[in-house]
Amino acid sequence: MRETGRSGCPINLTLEILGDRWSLIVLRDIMFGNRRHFRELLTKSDEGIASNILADRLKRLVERGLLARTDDASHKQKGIYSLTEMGIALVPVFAAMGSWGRRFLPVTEEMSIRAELLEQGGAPLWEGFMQELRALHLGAPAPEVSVLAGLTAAYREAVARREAANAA
Amino acid sequence: MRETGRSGCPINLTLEILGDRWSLIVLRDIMFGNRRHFRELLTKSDEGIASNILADRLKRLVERGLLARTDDASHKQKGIYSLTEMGIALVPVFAAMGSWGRRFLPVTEEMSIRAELLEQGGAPLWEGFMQELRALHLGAPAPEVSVLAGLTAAYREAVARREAANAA
DNA sequence: CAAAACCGCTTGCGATTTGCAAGCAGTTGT
DNA sequence: ACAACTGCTTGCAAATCGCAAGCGGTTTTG
Repeated sequence: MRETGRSGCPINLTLEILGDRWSLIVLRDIMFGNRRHFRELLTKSDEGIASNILADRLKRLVERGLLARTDDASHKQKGIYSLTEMGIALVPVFAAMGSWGRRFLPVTEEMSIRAELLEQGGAPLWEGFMQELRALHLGAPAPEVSVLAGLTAAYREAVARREAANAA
Repeated sequence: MRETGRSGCPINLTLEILGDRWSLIVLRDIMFGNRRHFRELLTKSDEGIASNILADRLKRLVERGLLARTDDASHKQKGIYSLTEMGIALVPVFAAMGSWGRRFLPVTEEMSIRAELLEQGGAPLWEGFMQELRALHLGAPAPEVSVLAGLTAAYREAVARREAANAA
C-alpha cells in the first residue's frame, strides 16, 4: 500500500513533498514572481538558493507532479517550468502561511504586501489568481482582471516607497 | 535588521521555522491528538519520530514561541507542552495543507477524515476549534461545543469501520 | 520495600543532506 | 571568432538526520 511513506495522514504526506527549506520557495518564485527558467530562479532568488539544490528541487517537484518541464522553443538549452494544477492548488496554502508569517514574524513591509492583499481578498481573490495561473501555465483562457499584476504593482510600489525613504 | 535569516518574506520566515519534516508533525499531534507529554508524542506518533529529534524540535518550538513548557504538578519529571497563540494560529495552515494533501496525495480514509471535516466546516469551524485550543492550552473559557471531540469521534469511527471491514 | 516500569532527554555514530565554489558542454548574441 | 549565457554537475566540508542504546531520577507494582 504505502511504498516508503511514514503514514497516510494528509499533513504528513504534504510534508513529505514540501517539508524542507526550499521547495516552497521555488514554487513561490514561479507562482508569484513568474520565474520560469532555471537561471531566473537561481539569480533572482532573494534567499540565494544554490544551483545544485535548485536543480534537485526542480527535478523532485516535476517527479511529484507539482511542476512540468517543457523545452523553450526559442532557446535550445532552456527549459520552461510550469505549474500543474497540483501546484496551482497550493495558493490557499501560501495564503495561510503568508498570513501567519505576517502576523507573528519579523517580515519586511515590501515582502509582505502581497501576503496582505491575498489575505484581504480572501477565497474569491485566490480563485481569480488560480484562474490566472491556469492561463499562464496551462493555457487556459485568461481572466479579465489580473490578480498577479495587482500583487506585483503593489510590491513594486512598496519597494519604491522604501527606496525613496532611504534616499531622504 | 535581519539577524541570520534569508529574507523578510513571510513565506520564507515561516519556512525557517516550520520548513522541515517534523516540526508540523509535532504540532499536529499536540493540536489534534492533544498529546502534551514527551513520551506521548514519542510513542503515539504514527510516523515514528526519534527521541533526539523530538527533543530538538520541542526545544526549538519553545524557543521560537509556538509552544510553552511547564512542569507537571502530578509528576516531577514530566513537562507539559502547550500551544501558544502563535501555535494555535496555525489552524488555517493545517486546514489548507490538509485539504491539499487530501486532494492530491494517497491519503488513507481514517487519517483524512479530520481534514475533510475541517475543510467542510470552513473558517467558522476553525475559529471554534481555535477557541477550544485556547481553553485547553491557555486557560481561556471553554466554548460550548467541542470541535476536537467531533473530530476525534469521526476519526475513531473511521478506524472502527476499517477494522470491521478488515475482520469481515 | 525492592524490583520493575516509566520519565524526559542525551550520547555515539554512520548515513544522508546541505551549502558553497568551481566548472562543463552546448547555444546564442556581437 | 569570441564572449556571454544556458541548464546543470561535481567535489568537498559541514551540518543534520535517524537509529539504538543508555542515563539518572521518579513512580508504580507485587
